[in-house]
Amino acid sequence: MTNTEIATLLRNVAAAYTIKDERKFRFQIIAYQKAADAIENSTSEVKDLLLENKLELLPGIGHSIRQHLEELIKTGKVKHFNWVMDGIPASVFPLLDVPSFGPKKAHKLVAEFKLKDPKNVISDLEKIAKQNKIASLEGFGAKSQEDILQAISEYKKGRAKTKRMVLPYASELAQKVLAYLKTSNAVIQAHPLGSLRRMVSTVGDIDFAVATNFPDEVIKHFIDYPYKDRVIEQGSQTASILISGGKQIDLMVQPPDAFGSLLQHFTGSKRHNIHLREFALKKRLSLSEYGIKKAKHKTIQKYDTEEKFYKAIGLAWIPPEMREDKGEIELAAQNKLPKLVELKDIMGDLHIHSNYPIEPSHDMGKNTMEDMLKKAESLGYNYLGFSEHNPSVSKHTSSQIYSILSRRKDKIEQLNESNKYVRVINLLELDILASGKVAIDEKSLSVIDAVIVSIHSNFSMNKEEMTKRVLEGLSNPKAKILAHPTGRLLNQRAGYELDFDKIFEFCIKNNKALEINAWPTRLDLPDSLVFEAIKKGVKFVINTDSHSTWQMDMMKYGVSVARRGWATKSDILNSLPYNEFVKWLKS
DNA sequence: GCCGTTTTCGGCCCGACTGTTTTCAGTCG
Repeated sequence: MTNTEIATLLRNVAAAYTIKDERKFRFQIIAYQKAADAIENSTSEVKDLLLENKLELLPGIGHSIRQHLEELIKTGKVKHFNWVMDGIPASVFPLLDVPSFGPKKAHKLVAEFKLKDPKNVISDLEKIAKQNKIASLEGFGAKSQEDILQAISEYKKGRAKTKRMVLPYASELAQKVLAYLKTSNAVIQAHPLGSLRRMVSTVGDIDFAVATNFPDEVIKHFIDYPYKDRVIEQGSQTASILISGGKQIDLMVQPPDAFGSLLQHFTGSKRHNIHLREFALKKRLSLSEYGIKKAKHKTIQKYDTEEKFYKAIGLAWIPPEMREDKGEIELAAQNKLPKLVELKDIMGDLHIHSNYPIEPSHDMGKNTMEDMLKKAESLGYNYLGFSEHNPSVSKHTSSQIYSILSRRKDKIEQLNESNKYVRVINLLELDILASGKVAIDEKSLSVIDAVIVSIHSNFSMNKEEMTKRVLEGLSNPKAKILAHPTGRLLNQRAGYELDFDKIFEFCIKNNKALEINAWPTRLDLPDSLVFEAIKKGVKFVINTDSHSTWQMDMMKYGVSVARRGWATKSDILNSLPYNEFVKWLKS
């Protein structure tokens, strides 16, 4: 069973508890949801964690749930879960994926109309709604029947599972909406928040906070957005619209003197906020988007900035990328937050594909080396590493490869003589073949300063084989960086499986670095693994993998991954000055 | 059911919005 499947199962147990007796099982419900979150966010498979006796290290997994999961892995079922779910038709659970359907509503409809087929329950319910049978039900009415049809129709179009947006796409969309929002005079300040502000690798909804003294006017302006499909809801503080493509935009407003608490609230994450509020409660403080209430006092203290809001709880301001409830609140309380790496710390980009005729087996760059260098200069870099793919092995003899790379070496030396500002480094992106061998021989490698190794073929090997393959490739003395370590492509394919404990250990021992590939559909190594690696002391290089000059601007997305992994400047090797970087490269 | 720099027992975030109600239940973030 995959982690996703286990998380779904735990959420279904929580739903079953909710149906049985929400009040009585209130805390079990929260516990199971929290456990589901933990497993979904885990970088290791439950099966492996059980074997290593580490499952209870996940936050929210204690003795009971660990035992249940052990039973699940061993026997494929859990007696206790069956007991909780006893009497609840299986057809309740698929309905939970439909927007606006929770456990109570799903169960009531399934029970009332005896919907027994989990596979067709959604279409069956749609038919019943169309036959006008729901409106007369107690607790329902004509409007809710209509809403159910709307929700099912949008679900079928894919709203619920619409692919999350990659960051630049979400960013661009947010900028369009932001520009529109600002056309209202009532808007004093407006910011995109939520997962976009935290720079999560993919974004679902887009959230906005607006500071205004005229909330009604701002809400009205927002729901009049010309590209909206429909208004989901609209109140005095918040509103939500759906725009074409099934994307949801949420808005919250506050007066300027309470804008700080709104920024904090709407940036999230949900888990960070819950933990923050629990932390504050111990100090007899109650937090909300309105501000802070002291125990026994009815008045709310307002905060116009986030810094003041966090300070009032006794905390240092926490960078949005860290707000994922991974221990940042405790560190902020001790004023021990790490100073995260910043874009301006980056001194060079080492994964650059020019159009130099290297005759590779994979894609070439579109611009000349000179163009790429000019771009590097404009970005203020001190060095740039060319790392085109190795010459195709099937189309060349090894002596042909040697002469191609020798000519390229001469070219790079010329560039270094003619270019004053940016030092050029002679690298290569080198395939690790299925056997673990690298694609070109030692003689050809002798004309290269160092190589970035990566996997571009035979993705379907199992975890053990793939780990062995990568470690063997990385063992080559010239290999210093492992590029896009998981091979994932967001919204397209999962990465191959690797034993990252082993990879991390190997890198530390042998002075190798992992890449954070900044290309927005890669963002690879993923932030959760960067977090684990940084804790252990693995070093990183942040690269754009650019095939055109404009792509070199994507560096900021790689930096955001590093920041989400709590990397400081000293964890990132390409923040080093040229001499020190090259010293590492050749070590 | 989980958890601990006030606790191994006694807590567990906080509020908005909608539809169906006549004070609230359900869902969402």
